[in-house]
Amino acid sequence: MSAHALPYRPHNHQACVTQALADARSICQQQNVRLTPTRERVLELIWQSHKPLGAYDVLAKLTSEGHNAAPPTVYRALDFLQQQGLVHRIASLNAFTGCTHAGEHHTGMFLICRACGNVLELTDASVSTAIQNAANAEAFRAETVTLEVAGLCPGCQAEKAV
Amino acid sequence: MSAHALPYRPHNHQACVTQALADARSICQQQNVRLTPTRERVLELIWQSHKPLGAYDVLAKLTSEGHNAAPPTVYRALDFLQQQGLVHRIASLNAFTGCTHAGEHHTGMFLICRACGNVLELTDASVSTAIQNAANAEAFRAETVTLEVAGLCPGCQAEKAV
DNA sequence: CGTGCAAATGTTATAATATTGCACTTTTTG
DNA sequence: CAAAAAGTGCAATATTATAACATTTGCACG
Ligand SMILES: [Zn+2]
Ligand SMILES: [Zn+2]
Ligand SMILES: [Zn+2]
Ligand SMILES: [Zn+2]
Repeated sequence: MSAHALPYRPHNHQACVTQALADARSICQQQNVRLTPTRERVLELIWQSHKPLGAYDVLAKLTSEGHNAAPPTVYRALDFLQQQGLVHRIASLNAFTGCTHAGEHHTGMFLICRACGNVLELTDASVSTAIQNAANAEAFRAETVTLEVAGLCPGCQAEKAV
Repeated sequence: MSAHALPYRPHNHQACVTQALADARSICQQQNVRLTPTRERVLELIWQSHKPLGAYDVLAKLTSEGHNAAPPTVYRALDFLQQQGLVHRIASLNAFTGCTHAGEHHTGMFLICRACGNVLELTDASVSTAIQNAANAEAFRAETVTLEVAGLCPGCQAEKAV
């Protein structure tokens, strides 16, 4: 059901967006929450961007298409989308990105290219396990994990080599 | 040489601070960089707090003790301290905490209690390895890792149970 | 149907976090 | 000492996020 983005490969991105929106509608229906036009449009804008979008980037796009929006409009939509697991906030960028594992219970790990800005979301069991073990060893009850790795994606490594 | 804080146990914290400052002076001397009075005072303020301190918290303390400080004063000191590996920025809190492994080459993992606000910095080889492996599997060259785990520390779990 | 509640949105203002640019001072270096 | 580099003071501004309250919309219920 989920649209798993192919890492770093060119692809028909509009298909990703369409799939993500369809998934979102389905998830919201199941959860009996309302994916209102504003919320859906915000989700679409975030998905359309290949790079994480700041709240004010979203706001600017909404404004430019005639939507009478203010910061709370955007932040409320983003809060909703996060709660439904449809987008993630990247703390190290103050930006938001569409979840590529929506509907699956997961903790995301993000590979953020510092050159091109692209972000790849992963789920890796051995990482999750290691983190849980480390927390347990300190008797710490882990609830939410923020794991963001900055570096160079394959494409940008190649460019540097040239 | 480093002052490794005892996790979540009461301790003579002034000793931690003194040790951390001594370590910092030594590290800066080795690196041939200048731990100026402002920088040293900012580091001390951060260490004196048990919880991560926001830049404007630091600024307020400096101001209250007569230092003629503005935001750039603090951010510059913090940038310096981060570069020297003496403090870490906690992205999910927009706050700063003293590094308990200063001088050691390490990637920190932070256990952040959402109840009491305390932060414990860990280094865990199996976590680092798992993250590196996951990044390598995507041909991603990892450079900096942000790993912040929010949850409940042992003490606050106990309180909840009461 | 209405009527009434809860959820969602609009609107204004403001808070919190962070950076830019430029002048000035201190430290280092030759 | 003089020049260069590093650090600081200072004012303004940029960026990110929230508070507070009025208004509208969707929906359950009678
Ligand atoms: Zn996800
Ligand atoms: Zn890249
Ligand atoms: Zn550290
Ligand atoms: Zn606690």
